[in-house]
Amino acid sequence: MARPKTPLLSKPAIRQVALTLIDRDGLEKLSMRRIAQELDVQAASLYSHYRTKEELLSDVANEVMAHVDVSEFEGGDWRAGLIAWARSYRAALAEHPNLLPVIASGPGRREEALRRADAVHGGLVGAGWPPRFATMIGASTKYLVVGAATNSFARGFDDDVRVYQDRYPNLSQAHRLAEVAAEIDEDSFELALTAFLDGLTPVFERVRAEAAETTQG
Amino acid sequence: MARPKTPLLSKPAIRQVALTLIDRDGLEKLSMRRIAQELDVQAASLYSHYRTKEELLSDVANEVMAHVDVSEFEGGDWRAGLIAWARSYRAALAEHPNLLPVIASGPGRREEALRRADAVHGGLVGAGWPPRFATMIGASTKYLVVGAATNSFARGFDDDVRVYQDRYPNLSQAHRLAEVAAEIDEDSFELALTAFLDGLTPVFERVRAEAAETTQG
DNA sequence: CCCAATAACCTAACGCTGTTCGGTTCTTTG
DNA sequence: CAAAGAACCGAACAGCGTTAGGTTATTGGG
Repeated sequence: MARPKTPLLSKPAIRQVALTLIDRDGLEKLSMRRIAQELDVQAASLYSHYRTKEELLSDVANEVMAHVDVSEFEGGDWRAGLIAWARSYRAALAEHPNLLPVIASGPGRREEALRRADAVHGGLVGAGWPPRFATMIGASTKYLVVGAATNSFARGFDDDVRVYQDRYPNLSQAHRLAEVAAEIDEDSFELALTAFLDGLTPVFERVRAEAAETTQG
Repeated sequence: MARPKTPLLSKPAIRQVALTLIDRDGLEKLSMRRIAQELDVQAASLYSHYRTKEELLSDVANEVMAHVDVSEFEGGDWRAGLIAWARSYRAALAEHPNLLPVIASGPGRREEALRRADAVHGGLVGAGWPPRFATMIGASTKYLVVGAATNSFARGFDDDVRVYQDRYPNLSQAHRLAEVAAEIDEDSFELALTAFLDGLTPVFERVRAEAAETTQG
């Protein structure tokens, strides 16, 4: 076969198959040849649409990250903004856990990632945080989300059985382990996020007071 | 050559070369053939000592993690224990940033990882936290450390230039960017850790009060 | 309207990877 | 002193990402 009458491939189609295979079989099993096979095509043909595998994965990651919500900052409530951002961020990672290494290893399409970072930063500054605190708080929140996702989704559940023993000392049915683990991960994340934000509140008042003092003095 | 009079290889020697190459050239460039070459040996010979590359990497990761300090919990001060643990954990990751994906993707040798997890958990319980809170706090702290390491070390510095602009608006020398980024990462991590622990303090008091009430009522 | 350029597929191959096989020689054990 | 096993070797396997060069269908310009 040479050039077909109607194209067999397209960037979105390739992305979709790639993501499906990643979700189903894991990132390690993904290869250009397997993607091609799924599309009834030869591996080399994919390179008419994506220059490298890395570029493809980066695009896939970016597509997943598009669901992250930074709109809540618009209300001026930095706490609500951070919570909505962190939860939607975590949810996006949870939906495609096998993709996590790709997402964690750098922003895919620079533009949109930076646009989101700007929204977070701008929201925090708009709510009254000094710019350098906005930077640190944005980074810190990301730490929590990515760290939580890494520990929760990136490895098998049956690893840390003993860690769950204290909470469910009589847990014997192995088939319930996954949901228990998920519940603990969820609770841990929420505890961490809440404690972090609670710890931030007095800092906010202090820096605001300092800023006011500097302005009038 | 067949079997040499004195062995050319040993597990520690292989580990050491592997770690050196990872530090120098990155995880992606590491191959069994390259390790072998560095040891003046054929790749197949490595398999007399390590059954798979994965097993080798797991061992290397475990060796690095051995420097993490959980001894500070012994004093009964959960805050001091967590801080020492988190900082030494982060320092271990910072010393071998290229190894991070290996460490993040699951405990290497199960035994020692679990021993450390137990020390943290036991320290928290010993200081007065209910077991299920100990589990969540241990997990949360790990989130922070791993998340911070992932964002800080796992990618190039020149990525997020714009994020640093607010802090150093006149920063023009590109060669200073690395140290500036490192400083911001450090500060963000410390802010996150402090805020998290501060937010935890009232929780501790509340939980303790509830426990006392339950005991006497 | 046709011709050139380009796009989208193909087959074949390159150099790399982790790993296995079977062979050889040295050391250790009984 | 023989048998067992350990530690190396060379060669090979299947699979990987990617490239080169070929073929055909579509498209844009004179």
